[in-house]
Amino acid sequence: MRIIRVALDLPLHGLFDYRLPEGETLRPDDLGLRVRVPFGGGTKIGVIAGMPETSELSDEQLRLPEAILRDLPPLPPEWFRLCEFCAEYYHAPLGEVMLSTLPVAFRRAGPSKPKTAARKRKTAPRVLPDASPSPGVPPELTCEQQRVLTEIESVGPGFYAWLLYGVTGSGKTEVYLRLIERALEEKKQALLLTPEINLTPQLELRVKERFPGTVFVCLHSELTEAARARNWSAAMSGEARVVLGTRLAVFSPLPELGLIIVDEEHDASFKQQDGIRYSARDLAVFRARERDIPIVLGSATPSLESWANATDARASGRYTLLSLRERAVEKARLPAVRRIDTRKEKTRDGLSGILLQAIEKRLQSGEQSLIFLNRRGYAPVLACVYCGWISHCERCSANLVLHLADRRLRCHHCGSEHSVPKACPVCGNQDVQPFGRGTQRIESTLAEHFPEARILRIDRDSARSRKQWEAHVERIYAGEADILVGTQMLAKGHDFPKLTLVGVLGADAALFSSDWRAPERLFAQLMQVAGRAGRASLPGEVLIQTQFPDNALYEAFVRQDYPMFAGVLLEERRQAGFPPYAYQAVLRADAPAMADALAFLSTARECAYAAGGVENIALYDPVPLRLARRANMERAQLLAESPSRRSLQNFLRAWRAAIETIKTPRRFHWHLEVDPLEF
DNA sequence: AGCACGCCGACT
DNA sequence: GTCGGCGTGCTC
Repeated sequence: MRIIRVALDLPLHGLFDYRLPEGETLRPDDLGLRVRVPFGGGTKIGVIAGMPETSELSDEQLRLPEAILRDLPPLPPEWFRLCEFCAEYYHAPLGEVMLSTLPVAFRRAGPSKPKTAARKRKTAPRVLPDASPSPGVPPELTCEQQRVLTEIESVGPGFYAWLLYGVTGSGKTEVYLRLIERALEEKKQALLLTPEINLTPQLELRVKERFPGTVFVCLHSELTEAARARNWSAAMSGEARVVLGTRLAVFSPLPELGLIIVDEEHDASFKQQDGIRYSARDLAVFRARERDIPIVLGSATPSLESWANATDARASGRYTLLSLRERAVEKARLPAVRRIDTRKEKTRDGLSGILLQAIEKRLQSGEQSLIFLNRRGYAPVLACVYCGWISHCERCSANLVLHLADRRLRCHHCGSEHSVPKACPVCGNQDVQPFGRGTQRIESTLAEHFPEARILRIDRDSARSRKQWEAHVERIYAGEADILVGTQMLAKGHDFPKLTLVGVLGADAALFSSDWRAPERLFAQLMQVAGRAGRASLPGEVLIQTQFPDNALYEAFVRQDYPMFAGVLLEERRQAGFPPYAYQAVLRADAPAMADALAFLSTARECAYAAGGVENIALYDPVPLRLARRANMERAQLLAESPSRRSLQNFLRAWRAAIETIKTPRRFHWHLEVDPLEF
């Protein structure tokens, strides 16, 4: 063992060989240790990914590592396989995958600090104090929950993928907890993935209460680096028995992993949108298969990919469907959903009389209302009535959004800001007016209508930090707000017992979006907000303002019938040859000039045909992105599609190699994204 | 990605 | 006369 092959954090697809000094050897199980190596002019941290007998380079060409780091035990083979799969499937360099999934404390090139390791012992994952004086008593299971658990337990040990379809409030979490309990009894570790950090505190609390004395840790990007390194180490050592985390947690090494749960599996935030564009949900399924353990994907509105895997005969039962169709927590029924036809019911300032009356009724009875509008700011655009000037971002192909709260025009894509002009900057006319409505505007309209009501607006502007968000949530719980106005931030996770009315505004936009996944997302969002209404003993009501009440999406929503909706969409997708009946990848390019981006994509398209292997592959024309210009970079993309995942993968491998030979101008970037969610 | 080397334009 | 632009090529 004289040569080590090292994975380094570089955008290069090779590994780098180093030579051990005379007399020094490593054992085979030192594979996975980290090393500090000289590289180019500086030094880098890498992972020993191999110990080949020989190198293609001569001894003189091989440099010596500066140090073999042993502050962390070797990364386990299972973690290697996951990283390798990720690198292969998403066509990312292995070293980049490996290093980017380590907590930064372990990828820094500085001298290793044994002190940190020592301190780590002391402050090591706290056994969280019991939140309640009595250890959590598990609630009684409903028949449905019992049936689901029995079914899961009826299959032997080993890989099994379940899709747990459960309407909001049907008690999916309780099923998770029972499964975790079972895993813990079997001395296994459990991994629970959740889409948003905002949701983890709730889940965290429930796990904490349920398993007092069990070491469990969280892993998400809001942790301090020290905490993340600590928790990650605890997972790796097997000390932590339950790991709860966002997508990055799928990479945590877990030697005794026995169960993976992906909550809200449809959620787009499982897909990383920058850097290595992986889907944590899909990697989790791979990992479960590799480890030969069960995985449960849970959702009230599963992704169509998962739904097809569980229900489409062609998928031949890749997943097994489990359903929870009744609300468990209370005897409460599903909320009544009504459509308000705004072609007949005229709205004033965006609010119909029916909705206002419904709010009034809640004010009278001391209940809460939630107005859901997925658009923050006061108005999406400011325009001159006289000359037609509109507030447009000069760095992006997008409009500047009017924020009246702090009197700013703000671009939601690049963050640039301007003060609000008193007159039109082009023609000087005083008549510049806001067009459209955002949460701020609805908030002030409601304040005019209900001067006595306590209105709370919750969006990314009013809940910038975790602290602010929690303060808002607290106020709602304490009944210190009568009307909530919010974006999708409010749609997820929290149950407010006094909330009995949900009003939905501006949903129609998603019906005619150029993004063909928009309806699917809208439906999930609607189901989620609807779930906020009437969870306790009070019946809930959902009012949705629309100009297209007959649209099939609303039809299905009124019935709260996800299976029907999914069935319709899947059939459409099948006929159109769209995912999940086709596999896609996009090549994206960004450059200061659109012409360069498009020219690059055209060249890439040509060299795909030259490279061969394009049978079974459809290559579309290069096109500018919908948001073509962002932060002064022009963006375009080329879609590659195939009915076969394998064909697509084979093609991408050859294609990527060919693309890498294309020379690009400066300030030019490109990347491949496999299974893209957005276009 | 960084960082070297290398060859042509306006400046103390 | 040099500082500095960014094109090209390499990194075990």
